[in-house]
Amino acid sequence: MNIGDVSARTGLPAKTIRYYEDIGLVKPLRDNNGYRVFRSQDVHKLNFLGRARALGFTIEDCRTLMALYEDETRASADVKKVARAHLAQIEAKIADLNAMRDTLGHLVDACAGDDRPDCPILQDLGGNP
Amino acid sequence: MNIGDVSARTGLPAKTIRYYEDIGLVKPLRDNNGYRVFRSQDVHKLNFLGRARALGFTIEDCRTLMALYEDETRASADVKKVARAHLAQIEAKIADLNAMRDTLGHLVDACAGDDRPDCPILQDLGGNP
DNA sequence: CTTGACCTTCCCGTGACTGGAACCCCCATT
DNA sequence: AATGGGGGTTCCAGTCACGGGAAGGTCAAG
Repeated sequence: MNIGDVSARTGLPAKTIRYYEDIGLVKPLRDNNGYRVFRSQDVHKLNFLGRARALGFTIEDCRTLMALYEDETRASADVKKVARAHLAQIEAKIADLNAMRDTLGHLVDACAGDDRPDCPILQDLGGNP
Repeated sequence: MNIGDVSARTGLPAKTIRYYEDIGLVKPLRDNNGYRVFRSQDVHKLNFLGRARALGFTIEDCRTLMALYEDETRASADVKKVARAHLAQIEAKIADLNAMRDTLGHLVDACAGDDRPDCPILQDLGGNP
């Protein structure tokens, strides 16, 4: 299978697939003409990577998770550890964003949004309590 | 005032302040020895930028907001527009992250986290429904 | 034989900084 | 006068996970 087909099948852009090869996440074969040739196991890996990335795992996490996936003797504790660390990061980010949303939401609500210059948003940014 | 003092006063790293000068957000004077000299209005601007960045505004948004801040004839509608667009982005990101958290949370809960290899997290990433 | 859709590599750009090297400046102490 | 330390300066490279685009090779159809 060529990269275009794999892209269609996995939903990953061809650029991304090439990048994943570059950094050693997937190792397709090569045809005589230099084209990449993907086996079904490569497609499977790429789907795995796509799902892991969609859950927000970093590339390095993906590498770790792939290694665990392929290690039949893994301990699920190792997987869970990676996932829980990532979950904690997600939750931290959600908390940050919620704080921003609250502050910004109040400011937006307080702003008249008309053609006059008075603006609580700018007042807040300018340091007015 | 030198950059170290400004850094202490604004909480922004000196590197960041230099970067902000680089991209034209702030224009400190220069002493004979080449040192940057910050006036109180520069410090004020930097505080403004720090607060805007803390609310997650992009640098380009900050540039826009600063311009509005300094424009006495602004319409608050223009400020509100920028803020609302950013708020929408924040909310979209929160929604994404909440979805990730929910999925990942369930998977983590379902994972035994022991020394056996069976792992619902990897099963899900591997494409098992 | 040509067209057009693929494929290849390579290099640059993204956003908002951060780290580090190499060097200058000023003040205080020995 | 030399030295040491704590400022400051510039510039270059790296981050993360790609995306855009150029320049060129390959393949199947008309």
